[in-house]
Amino acid sequence: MSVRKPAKDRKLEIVQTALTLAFETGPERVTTGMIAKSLGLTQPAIYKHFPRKDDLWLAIESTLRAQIKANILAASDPSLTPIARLRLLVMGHLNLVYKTPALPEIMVARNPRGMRTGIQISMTDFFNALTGTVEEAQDNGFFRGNTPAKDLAALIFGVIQSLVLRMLVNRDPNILLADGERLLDLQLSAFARQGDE
Amino acid sequence: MSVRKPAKDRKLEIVQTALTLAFETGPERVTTGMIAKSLGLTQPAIYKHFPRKDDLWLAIESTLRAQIKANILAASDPSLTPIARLRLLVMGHLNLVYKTPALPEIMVARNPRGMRTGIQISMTDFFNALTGTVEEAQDNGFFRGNTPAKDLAALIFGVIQSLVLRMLVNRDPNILLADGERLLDLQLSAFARQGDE
DNA sequence: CTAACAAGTTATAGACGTATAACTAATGAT
DNA sequence: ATCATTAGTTATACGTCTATAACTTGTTAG
Repeated sequence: MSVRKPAKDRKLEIVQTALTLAFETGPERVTTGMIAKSLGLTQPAIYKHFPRKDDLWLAIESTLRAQIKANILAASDPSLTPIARLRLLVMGHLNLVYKTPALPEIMVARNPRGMRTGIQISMTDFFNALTGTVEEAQDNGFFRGNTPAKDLAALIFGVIQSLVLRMLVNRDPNILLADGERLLDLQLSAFARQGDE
Repeated sequence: MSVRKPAKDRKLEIVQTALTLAFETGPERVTTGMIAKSLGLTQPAIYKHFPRKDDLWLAIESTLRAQIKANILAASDPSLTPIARLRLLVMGHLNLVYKTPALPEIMVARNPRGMRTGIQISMTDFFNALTGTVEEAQDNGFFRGNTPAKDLAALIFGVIQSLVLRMLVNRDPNILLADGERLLDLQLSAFARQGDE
């Protein structure tokens, strides 16, 4: 028998391992056997902590949703300028994906019965926060033109998605942070009032 | 027994059905049984046309790669302005995703052994074509500033990815065409030399 | 110290998916 | 008209994954 650990710790380990494997092989391919093996346990051991595999995915989901929510909250500090909050929102999310590169794939994954996952709801929340913050920035006269806030938000969101796809293709989360800030600044300055570069 | 068809037609049907199912339930979840059922056939019938399931995915892959390539080619017509070609490239790709909404998920999917699919290579080609066309547009003085072409291409690519994610979340390919042109114009005008709005 | 509980084990049932073998009937070439 | 080929069938083997049952041993409360 391997090292015995308290359920609380082990549950966290299982979630973490599942996330790591999800990035490596794709969320759908992660089996209870793989997780167990990574942890030096036998496959049924997982079921001591999550009675059904779906429960594990629910735990993962709520972990990720909490992090997305925390990022939105951190970027809603009213003492900051709208632009500073926009930056926090985007960079915070990129950091989240950097730490949990399986997130994008889990987001678009279907649960065992092919249904939409709750993470998609959190992403809608994120997008709404982005749109709201863009609106405030517009009210503060930061952006030129009178582009709909939703469209501007969509383009800023595109900065994230562009990087995420590149990350998924070359399997390297580092580009998220390396290029993220530069591209975000570029996108923001393109719409900034005074901004010529 | 159901209607008997020539292999050539049936193969196309199988590929098409697999693509439809891939969008509905996710590429990984598509089974030979599901495809057969959709076509009113029995499961082993699929194997008369594709000796292994992997062969079916290879066929799908080469179909999609051909379409991506065709779009790149269509947008390389030297008689057009760089900006017109940029538009063709982006809108052509959005049209492709509109017609085959399973494409984005297939693109980031792993094949049975967890390897990178050839579609990702085609997407790199697409990105390179985008970057090259942006460079030409810069040489023609269309864009202001001296932003690296790759960064500009990344932001334009973001327009696509932003829409694709929204499509994946609300399962509605219509937004690709409905919002695509507007967002692309917005993005291009934000970097256009004279452009204020 | 001991009993109850918790975290692990081995063994295995059952569902599902890929793939093959052996058979059957429609189609097309001679 | 005949016959080989081809597109389909039924039946089934095999592998993999989820899940459960029954047993074992480490941990902790009293």
